[in-house]
Amino acid sequence: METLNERKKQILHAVVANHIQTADPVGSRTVARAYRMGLSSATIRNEMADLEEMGYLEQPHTSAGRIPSQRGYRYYVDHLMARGKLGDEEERSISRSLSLEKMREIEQIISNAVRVLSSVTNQTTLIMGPQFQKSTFQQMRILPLDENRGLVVLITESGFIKNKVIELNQSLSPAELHQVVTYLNQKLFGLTIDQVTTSLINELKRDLFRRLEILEQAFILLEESLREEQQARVFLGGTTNILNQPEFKSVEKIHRMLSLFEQESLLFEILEKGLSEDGIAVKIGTENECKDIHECSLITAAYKIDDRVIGTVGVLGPTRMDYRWIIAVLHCLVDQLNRMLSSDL
Amino acid sequence: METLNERKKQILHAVVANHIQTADPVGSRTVARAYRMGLSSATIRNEMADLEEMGYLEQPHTSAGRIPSQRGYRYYVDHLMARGKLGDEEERSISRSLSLEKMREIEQIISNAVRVLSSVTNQTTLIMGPQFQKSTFQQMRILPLDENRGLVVLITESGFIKNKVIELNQSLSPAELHQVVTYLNQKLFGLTIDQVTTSLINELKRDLFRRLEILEQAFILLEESLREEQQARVFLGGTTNILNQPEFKSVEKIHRMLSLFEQESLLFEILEKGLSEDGIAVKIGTENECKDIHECSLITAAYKIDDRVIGTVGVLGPTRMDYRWIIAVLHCLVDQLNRMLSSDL
DNA sequence: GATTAGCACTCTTCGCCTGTGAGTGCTAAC
DNA sequence: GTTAGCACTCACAGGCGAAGAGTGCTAATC
Repeated sequence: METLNERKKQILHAVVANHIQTADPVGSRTVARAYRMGLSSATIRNEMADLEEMGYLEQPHTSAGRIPSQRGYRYYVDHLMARGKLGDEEERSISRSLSLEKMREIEQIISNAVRVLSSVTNQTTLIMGPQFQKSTFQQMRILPLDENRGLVVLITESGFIKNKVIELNQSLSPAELHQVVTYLNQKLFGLTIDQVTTSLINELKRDLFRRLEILEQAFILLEESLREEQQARVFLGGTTNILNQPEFKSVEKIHRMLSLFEQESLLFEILEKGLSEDGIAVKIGTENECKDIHECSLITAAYKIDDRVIGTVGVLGPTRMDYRWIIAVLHCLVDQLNRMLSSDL
Repeated sequence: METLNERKKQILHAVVANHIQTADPVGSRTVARAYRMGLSSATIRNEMADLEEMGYLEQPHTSAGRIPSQRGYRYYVDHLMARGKLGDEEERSISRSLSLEKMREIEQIISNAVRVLSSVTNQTTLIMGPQFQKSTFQQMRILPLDENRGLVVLITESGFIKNKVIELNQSLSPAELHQVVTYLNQKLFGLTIDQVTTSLINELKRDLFRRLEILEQAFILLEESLREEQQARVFLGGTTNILNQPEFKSVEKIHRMLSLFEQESLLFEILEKGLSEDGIAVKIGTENECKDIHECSLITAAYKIDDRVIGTVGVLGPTRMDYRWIIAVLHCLVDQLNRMLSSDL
């Protein structure tokens, strides 16, 4: 990628900024006027022709202005964009909407966050719910409900609670049950759920068989509790916001997007990419692997509980989106989220 | 409402049936052809003019065919429509998709049902999740987690389980805690959650204060557990299906509908109406109280656990919808649902 | 050599018009 | 009571032209 001279940078910046605001192709005249840099439109025109040749801009049709290409946006995000700053009111509004929910369950915090984020950004937002798998086992309990049913409760350090009603083998006495549970708690404590693999379970099983020989059921339940919810829920907000974007005015496009939104597993895959990277990631257009969002950009940020990344929050919009602003909002939100989740328990 | 003679009934029926299929206004010629009853189009034309005057049909514009009015649909549903019957394959496909999920949690059954229903009917479907409030209290447990936190578990007869982490007053000894819980279980057993009102709680509180005087916390948690989730979740499926309906081809209409879908509380209100009536209810156009769906019809059916109505399932579509068919599908689905929910636990 | 003014050219968008086809309402005949 | 026939209405699609925005190119200017 050849480097751009200062003037080209300025012009590219101007085109991107203007197009983000207006959604229209921006002409040389507009650039010359609005960002007066002592040049005539003709000069700008020449520069813009250069930029187009280099692949940073493109023309919808011959006699229209230019719009940034995907590459143009990428350059903007990487080199041109200043770091955005949130207004005080906005920051306060975010933290207010979240902290109202202070004492609630983790799921409620998340689903609230997704709502706040979508209403602030006016985009579609998605949050990958906390990854049960990533958090560490704390304890497991079995509550007998009646003669042949019991409630398994699985608790992780970060406060997740999973429960499940299971059939209890009636040949299992309460004392035996208690013994098994105690043993399991000892063995599993401190492992992440990911680490509780089937092979580990089998190992434990062998181990226990030597002492108690009627535990098949108890293990089945453990395996089941773990297998279940392999994949976290995805929370989705502001789906209708894309309808406000002029780039989605056609019914088929809307249809394609909304169909995507109905497929939780796809959304999960999309967000999962952001799990690995700490900090904020920007995927523009075809940089996204999922081809349904090749006309969109996705900005994701990871959030944590106690320095352990457990989920991602993302904003999805047209490639023409206000990267600067949205990144700032995401920063703010994730900060708050991290604080809340860590302090809350 | 004056009664229609046989011929008018036939014609109205023909118009409704044809329009449901094609979505186009249907002309006299079409009726004469397709439903040959030995009459010419001119005669049909006269009859249709009559029907229009009586308010059963209407004309989009002067030189178009007729479409059924809301009143026309109502008459069709009440008097003309034969009872639909599902094909074997369809019935089997529904029961297959549901029974795969046999052993899962109740929420999963429901969310699966909503998916099946929307894919079979090609409409938007919504299910009011099981009403926690309507089911009867079975037992309550408190699991101490560590020094100052505990897990409250609330179990109802129909198998709902709610849990919540609470702060435990450290001045409460395990023995005392156990005593309180036992007492509460005794008192609350067999009541529906609805019946556990604040006043009842206060009464119990007074009662207990005489014996143990440090229970404030324990009660707060009980109240909280109950207050929470005042309103059941609404499960939504096939939201994109309305995009296939020609009556929703304009972006604003889509927008309005989708915005509605994002407001769970509104959906809840809409569905709640169907809770009272056993069996299947059809609301056409403005018969719906919610004005956002004045252009739609809603067919709802109640589902039960052990003969107690606990939720509603609904199909929402344009007023031009295949009432006959959808009612048949709903019948089938609700039957299955009832069976599953009752046998499952 | 870089910049600018000027101008012809291109392409979209919008409104207008017109022809076409479907379907009606009415009248008169059966 | 029913039907045939005909004039009339209206939505819809395609074609046309004017307006407007913006470009590319060339020649003049700094």
